Amino acid sequence: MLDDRKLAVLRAVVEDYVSTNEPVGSKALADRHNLGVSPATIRNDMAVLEEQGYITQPHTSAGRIPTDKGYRLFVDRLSTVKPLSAPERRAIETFLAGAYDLDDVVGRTVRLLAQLTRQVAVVQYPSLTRSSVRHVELVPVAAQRLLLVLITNTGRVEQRVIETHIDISEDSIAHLRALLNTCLDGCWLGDVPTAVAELPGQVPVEDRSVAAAVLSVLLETLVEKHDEKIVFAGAANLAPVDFSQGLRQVLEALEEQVVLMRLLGEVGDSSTLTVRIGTENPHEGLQTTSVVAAGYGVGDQALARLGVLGPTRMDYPGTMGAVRAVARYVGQILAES
Amino acid sequence: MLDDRKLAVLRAVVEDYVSTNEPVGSKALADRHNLGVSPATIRNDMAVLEEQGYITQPHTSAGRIPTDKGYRLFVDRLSTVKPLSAPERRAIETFLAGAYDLDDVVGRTVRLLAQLTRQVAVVQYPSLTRSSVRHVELVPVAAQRLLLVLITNTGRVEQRVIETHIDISEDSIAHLRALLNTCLDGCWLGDVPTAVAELPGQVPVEDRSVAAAVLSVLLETLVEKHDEKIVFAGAANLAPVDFSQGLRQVLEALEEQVVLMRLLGEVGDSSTLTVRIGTENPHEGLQTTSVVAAGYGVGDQALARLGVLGPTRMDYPGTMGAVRAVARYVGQILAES
DNA sequence: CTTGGCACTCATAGGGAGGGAGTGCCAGCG
DNA sequence: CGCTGGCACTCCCTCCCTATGAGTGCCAAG
Repeated sequence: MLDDRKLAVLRAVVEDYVSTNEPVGSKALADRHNLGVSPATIRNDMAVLEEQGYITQPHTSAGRIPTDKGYRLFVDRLSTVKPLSAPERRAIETFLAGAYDLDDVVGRTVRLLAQLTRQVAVVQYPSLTRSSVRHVELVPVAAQRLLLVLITNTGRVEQRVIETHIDISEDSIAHLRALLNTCLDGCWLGDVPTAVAELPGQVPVEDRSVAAAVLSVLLETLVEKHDEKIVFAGAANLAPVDFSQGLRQVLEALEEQVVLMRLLGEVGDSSTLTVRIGTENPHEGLQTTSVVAAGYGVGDQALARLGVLGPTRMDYPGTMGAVRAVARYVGQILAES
Repeated sequence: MLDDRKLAVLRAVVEDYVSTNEPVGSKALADRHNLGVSPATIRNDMAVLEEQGYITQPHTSAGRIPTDKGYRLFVDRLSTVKPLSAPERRAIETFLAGAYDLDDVVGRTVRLLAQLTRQVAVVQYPSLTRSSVRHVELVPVAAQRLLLVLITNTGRVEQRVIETHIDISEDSIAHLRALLNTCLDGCWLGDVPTAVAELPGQVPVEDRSVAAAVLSVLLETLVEKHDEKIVFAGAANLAPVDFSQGLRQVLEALEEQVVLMRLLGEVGDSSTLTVRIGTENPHEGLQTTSVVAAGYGVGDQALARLGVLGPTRMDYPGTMGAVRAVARYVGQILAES
């Protein structure tokens, strides 16, 4: 159905169009890629490719540009992920190594990825539910106020103020703190609700109201933070691109956490690279953009996802290489900290 | 030099140009504003205004548009801050009241401001150095690791991991924690360095290396976080505007923390509204934009700044009203929490 | 199956011509 | 002395037209 030469033609069309941003004609192809055949032959092949929906022409007398289906075939079968150069890898490593807390890691990552790919980078904070408890702390901050601090194995720290409504002794707090830690240490965050179910029974009667308040805030925190935080960078890279759908829609989408979530895909998704091209994209305003995403995490455990958003006309092999590399390095950094 | 009618003409030019985005001519002015004089008279006034540099014409046979100097005069003498409507005020209040931690307050504020003004909103996190210590906590998280948590009166929580390199007993930690809190409670963050200077002397000899590590991390945190975090929202509102300098430069500027800092101005600046118009702006890429900013804080104490960035052709009275109102409400929210 | 030739299509750029908005100037009037 | 109406002038903008040229599809020959 599509012989090798036709595939080669498609690859050439994609590559040329990506690099020039102009419809590519048969003559240009024959000149720049030594396909060993004449423009006329290429024209015939292109006619077939167009008939099958892999390429299209913007106007009757223009060259061809790939369709979403064409890009899809290119990504699946005609290209290989392009590894980063050694200097690039070193740059990533040193840049990320300087980070000193989770915010900083994420912030550096997203800026790095934007700069590497010259597109918009999107990074999701490591999921709370997929982390485990490293430590829980209870701190009295005022007469009837406690601060609950929750530290996860990914370095994430959540804190919330608790109104106890009654005075509470240092000893009670210490006891409660000890209970919480023995009960929750190393506990999967998703399992916290069941783990603490037994806890109130082990608390002296006079402290039970406080314990209840603490637990309710703790559970609340887990639920609230379930909608994961996502940040992006590199919006300026969108400016030179001409989106037929309008820049505005893309910028709007970027500021919607929910949209970004869906964009990156589920954390459970294949931890390797995911590419979503044009109309494959769930969001309406982003049907002329593509997303290259990957999961990252500590070891094999995917904690969250990160990726890049750009025009469908993007350098897929290069972008995929950058995303994959950055995802790996972030995983390493998180594992170390 | 400029009589009342000429000022009225300038005001009318600014208002019409802001609302229509088209150069405004003498006839249109005479029609829409009842100035009580004929177009010919207005033409004479406009000629004077142009000579003095308050307005200019893009082409010979076009209407006039205000210059930066014209906007400046408008803002300083010809307009009054437009208060928000009651529904708007209520909306702000309820929207901000739902916030449950500092991140959330800032996040909501910036989105709110962007939506109210239909422009780009910029909010600086409450300054660390201008806050005071509410509580310091030391938590053992592993064999030779402590977590330092610093809580400020503005609800900001900073945490850092400390490598002690030697084992340390619970008692020592408790002692150190108590020392830190008595020494620093309510202490102005800027004064922390001097306040802790005496501290090592009060620590048992065997704990001094740990104490030193803790203090160095504490001071480091204060220094590092001195470059305040700034967030923005509403970039999508830039899309429909045509910046002569190019959208790209504006977007780039928005992603540079340092630029945003300078944009908002020094926290010490007048806590009331600051307006910077066009070329008054320090940053090169933003010479066709204006910034309306204000300080906000708890009580009279300005903690940080927030503001709005838009084209010089913006609705100054409305924007100023929105910025002022939001700044006040955020101050209230922070004071309560 | 490939190739060169050829007619055809159509987007794009360049060049006037006409219309119109707005101005500056001037003479007259209160 | 300031305001007003009239009038000529200046350009910008739009529309239309044409020329150009890239690229295609088709066809007949190798």
